[in-house]
Amino acid sequence: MTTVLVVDDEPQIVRALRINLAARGYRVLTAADGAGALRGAAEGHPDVVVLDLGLPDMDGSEVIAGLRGWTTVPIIVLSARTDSTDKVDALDAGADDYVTKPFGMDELLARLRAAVRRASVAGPDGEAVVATPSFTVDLAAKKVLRDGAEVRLTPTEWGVLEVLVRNRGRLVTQRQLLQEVWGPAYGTETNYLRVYLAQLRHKLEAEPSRPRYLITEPGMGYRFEA
Amino acid sequence: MTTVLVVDDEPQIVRALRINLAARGYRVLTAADGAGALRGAAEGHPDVVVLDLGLPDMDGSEVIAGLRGWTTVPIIVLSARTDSTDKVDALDAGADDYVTKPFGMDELLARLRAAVRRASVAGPDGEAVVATPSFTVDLAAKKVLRDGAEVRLTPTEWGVLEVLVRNRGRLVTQRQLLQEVWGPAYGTETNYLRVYLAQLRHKLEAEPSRPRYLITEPGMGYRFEA
DNA sequence: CCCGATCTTGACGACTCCTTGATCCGGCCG
DNA sequence: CGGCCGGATCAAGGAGTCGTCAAGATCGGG
Repeated sequence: MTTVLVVDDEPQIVRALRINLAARGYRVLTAADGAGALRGAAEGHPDVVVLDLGLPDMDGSEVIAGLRGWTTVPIIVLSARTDSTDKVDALDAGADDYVTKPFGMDELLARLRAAVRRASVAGPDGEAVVATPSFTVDLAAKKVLRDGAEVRLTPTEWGVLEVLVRNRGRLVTQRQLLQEVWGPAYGTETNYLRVYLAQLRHKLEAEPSRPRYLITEPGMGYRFEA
Repeated sequence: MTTVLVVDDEPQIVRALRINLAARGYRVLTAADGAGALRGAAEGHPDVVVLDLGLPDMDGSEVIAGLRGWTTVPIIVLSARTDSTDKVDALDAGADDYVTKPFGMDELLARLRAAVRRASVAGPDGEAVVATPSFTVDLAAKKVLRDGAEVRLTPTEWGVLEVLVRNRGRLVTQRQLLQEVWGPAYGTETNYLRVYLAQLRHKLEAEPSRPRYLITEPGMGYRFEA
């Protein structure tokens, strides 16, 4: 779930944002001043910060600087000041976007989505590593490690393993596996699966003939058990 | 040097941007329509795109979609439309920011700096220099050192190496490599990759026929191992 | 207009990978 | 007890991919 930290000293703005964000499935944290913003960011690990510049205790750029000292979380600045120099200062201080009040909720939400999307694409947020006591699978790097050493997989081997790992814990039918790896025209060539599951077990399992992770469900399909 | 692609069909806007950007040390490319924008992005490898939505030949969101199909370069939309739904559409289509005309040059430049900063910081590390026992790659300076001496790379060689180094440790598919270096129209010309990887290995690897850093993953792609 | 640098294209052997068939194993049911 | 079925294992042929070399094509600068 995406977490948003809303920082504003006007209760009605906080309230409106909280309602709109919560209704769209975001987790919402709030703070009413700069000190609370820094504390909330440190403790709540938000995915994006919506920051009003007119806070009672600190200057807006101070808050931005305080955040930027240790995090690259996207910051969307809200401000009543339409002056160009204010925008420039905030953006150069490290803000990601600047929206002037009064603002349209639709637009703010769209800018928020854009900021979150950007951060998730760029950052290592898609930390897609699945580990077992015997080996680890890194879905993003397309790498498999066993005893610290890299295991070489052929494209088809990787395709089979990837589908199973993405559906870890669940049963994957033979048909589904064939269609996702070999294409929609396949569905009955179960002998392919036997060959490739055997190869994967040889490369990954401690006892290939007694698999602990790449399990056969007779007559149904296969399952990756973590 | 940072490269900006400016897309607008109004010559005076293009001119104003070109002057202001060039004066601040940016390299400026221009295009007057959507087709030119896609071509310019593929050939010029800009670090950021400034895109007017009211182009004569294509809808704005089409241009955004055309870019987003193969690149994550930041896109700043310029538009005369102040309507909220336009902003939402553009941002959700994949734009990074939305500025309404008439705009302040200071503000646009600040937003541009913010977009570029984000993209470069959000990179795999933020570390612009990647070193191996055999050679050193400086992504910011676009230079490669080996035994203290600079290695001369052709533009295409550098393009390939840059993509691999930016994704160090991760596997880069041949399709991704082709599209990022040669443009979105390419994707199957794997012979190019064979030639350029061989050239890079000759220039950088101690034993070109036994690469330690520029690794081939048969059937899948290539990987830079640090 | 020529020249050098760079990019594209083609061809070849070496190697890897996919597919396929044969064989073996274990459980199930008649 | 014996046949049968789905799965596991093994080996080998052919298709496809990769590394390499070299020759054309293209481009930009002098």
